[in-house]
Amino acid sequence: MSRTPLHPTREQIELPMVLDCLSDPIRLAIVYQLAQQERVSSELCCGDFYALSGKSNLAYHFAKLRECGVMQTRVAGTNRFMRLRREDLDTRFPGLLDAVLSSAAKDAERLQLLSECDVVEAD
Amino acid sequence: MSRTPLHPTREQIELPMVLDCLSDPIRLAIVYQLAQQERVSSELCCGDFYALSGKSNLAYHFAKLRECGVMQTRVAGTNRFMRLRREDLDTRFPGLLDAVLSSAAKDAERLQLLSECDVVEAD
DNA sequence: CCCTATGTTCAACACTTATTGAACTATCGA
DNA sequence: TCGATAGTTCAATAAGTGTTGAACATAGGG
Repeated sequence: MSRTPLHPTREQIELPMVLDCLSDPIRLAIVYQLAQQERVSSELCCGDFYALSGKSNLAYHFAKLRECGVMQTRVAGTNRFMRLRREDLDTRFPGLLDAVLSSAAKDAERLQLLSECDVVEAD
Repeated sequence: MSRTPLHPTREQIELPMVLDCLSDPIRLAIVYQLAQQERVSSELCCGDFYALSGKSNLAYHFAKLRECGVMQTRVAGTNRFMRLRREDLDTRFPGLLDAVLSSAAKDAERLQLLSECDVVEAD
């Protein structure tokens, strides 16, 4: 447990690793859900993803997403709050994340992404 | 050998499979090289990629790129001419290919992509 | 017709990956 | 302090991946 997990610096983020991260259906769903949460500027914690898989499997995917620089984890008490590293990704790979997210949105059903109905809409 | 290999239809192209394809450094280099060739509207054949890996390994990656709908192979005599399925990809996943290609171009050295010096520039 | 060039297919291998459940750690609240 | 909650870590497993070399298929040129 303990201290804040390791994250790569912006410059250390590699394109193939990011693409590989996003190519897994569960991780793509996690990223998609984080992206929707971005709009209401709050973070999500592990438990918000139980619909996708079991705890330990999620921890495995979270670790991968962190190591590849796709998301960031902030430890707060017994929770881990996660958010996309959008600014870093957009700087490093302009347009990539948005293209992936909008492509995923188009295929939301086929990809079995949780739709926006469980996300609180802002205004 | 024989008849034209199978390719998925446009609608059968899946986002995770495409991302997975592009996440392998050799396949990314192949796609990058095909994209540069696009500009001079000619095709490339297997032998043009020997710098990346051996024959049989390339055939493996070509098969994957074909199965995932990223590129198309046209049989002509003893050669196989290949090109990106840009129109299909752009329709299915708008902006994705370009974002990947320009991100790759930014990191060309790090990714060990062959630079444009071996590609004929069209003015 | 034979020889060569082009590219695929196959079997084998070492390696990585995703998934599971059980054990563990740490924090919070009663 | 005790118990519940949140999440990680570990070991085991099953399946997939990339790489290699050898064998194969096909077409073209002498």
